[in-house]
Amino acid sequence: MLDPKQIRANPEMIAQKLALKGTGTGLEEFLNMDEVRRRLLVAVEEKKNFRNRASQEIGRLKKAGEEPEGLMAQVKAVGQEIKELDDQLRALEDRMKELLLTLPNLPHDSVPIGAGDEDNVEVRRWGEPREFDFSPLPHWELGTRLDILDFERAAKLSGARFTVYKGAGARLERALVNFMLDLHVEKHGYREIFPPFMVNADCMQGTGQLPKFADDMFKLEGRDMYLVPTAEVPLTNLYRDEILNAADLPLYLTAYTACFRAEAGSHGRDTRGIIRQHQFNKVELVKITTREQSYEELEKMTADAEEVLKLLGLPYRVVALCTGDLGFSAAKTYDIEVWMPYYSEYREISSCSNCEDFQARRANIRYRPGNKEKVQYCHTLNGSGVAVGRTVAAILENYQQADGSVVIPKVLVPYMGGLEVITM
RNA sequence: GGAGAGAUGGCUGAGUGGUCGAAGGCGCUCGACUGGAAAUCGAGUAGACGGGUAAAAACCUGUCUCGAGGGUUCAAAUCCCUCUCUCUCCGCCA
Repeated sequence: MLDPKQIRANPEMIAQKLALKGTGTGLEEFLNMDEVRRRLLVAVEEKKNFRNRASQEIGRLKKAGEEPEGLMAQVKAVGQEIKELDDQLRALEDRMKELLLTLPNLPHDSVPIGAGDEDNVEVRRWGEPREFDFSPLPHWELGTRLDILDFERAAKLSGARFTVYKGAGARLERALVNFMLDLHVEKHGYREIFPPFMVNADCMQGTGQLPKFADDMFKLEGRDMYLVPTAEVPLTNLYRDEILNAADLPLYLTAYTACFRAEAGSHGRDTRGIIRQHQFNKVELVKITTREQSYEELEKMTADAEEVLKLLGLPYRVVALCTGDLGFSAAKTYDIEVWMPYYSEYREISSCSNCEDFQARRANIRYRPGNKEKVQYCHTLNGSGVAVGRTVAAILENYQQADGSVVIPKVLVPYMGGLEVITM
């Protein structure tokens, strides 16, 4: 959520930045309503002031044994007027809030300007894509042949965009989760959290999924509950409506969760394989920081995610998303894209964002910079560290051999119970 | 699912209709004491939204907030209704 005071103070600047993100604004409407709101507020507060004073006066008079009937009738009448004005105000404030909740975050000044993903800027590359002396197969082909991925039976159970992992495939998924969590906990200093996979609508609004992106999520029928689309939601909302101690910041949190996405708009893209699923696993990184440290922490978080791929020996590049490609809540985002030999291109495997105070404002997450100092909104960051299913796909494609077997990356072998190659 | 109890500031905990944004304690800040510290003593210490007001800060001032929403009343933390959550007991269950 943007700061209403900021919108009022420099609407042109905000409109400009929103335009960079490719969204229409509705700012004029907001400003008009804000104007009316302040007028109403002054009027109703005056009446309330009268009522408060008169009520006290009545109390005094009654104690003195008088019956101030005239004054009581007067206050009662004012009470009616107050009720009407309050109703008007509430309706107006509801509409303003609704509007505010649909405005995306502003891009940070360091974000490259552009319209879509073709304008993203490559920041760095790591690793050399392997030269194959045979035609590399797609991961779904490899997985099916090795009988570790089963798409047909998944369709029988759940329909399209689900996968059954079997044998070494299931083990590989679990190994990756453990490997990633161990790395972030033991080496990068994150605290491991195991959150609920279902959360309420307040959480979804707090991190920005609601109200705009309700169609992308699975909602439980007849309940105010959603399946988490990412662990970012429960992790960030852990501290909703709290005032944190500055000394405790930054908080580093990591969690494995399954992630559930309806993604109504994505039909036709990545229909084969495990790149785009209704259910997938992810190890997520979340940081809650002060306003001063958030950009430094974004760089560190991105490096933490990159290290997963380095240790797995998977070539990748880091891309700075341009203004037009930024997500709703993000002020700045780095995508990490892993090399996929069959596609012969880099594909997103992690996305690390600084949301600044956008989510903190929605979720009301604050901190006290020092005793005596006023509370401030925290900055929140989130990043995949990293998407597990896509990592499986990347390992299958990058580590495949001419006979269709797949070598297990060295760091994973202990997690695979000593298994070094997946063969038929 | 059934029965009961509860939800108050950063934390704890009093408050059953009026001068209560809220006693006491803890914590924290400042001051005194001290060579310094501890202990002790004194003072201070919620948030949001407006107005004065202008870029901000400081200051003054108003309104709202005692789980959420509604109601009664001149006046609600306090009385009534609905909901949410927590705890205890019973049932069921991995």
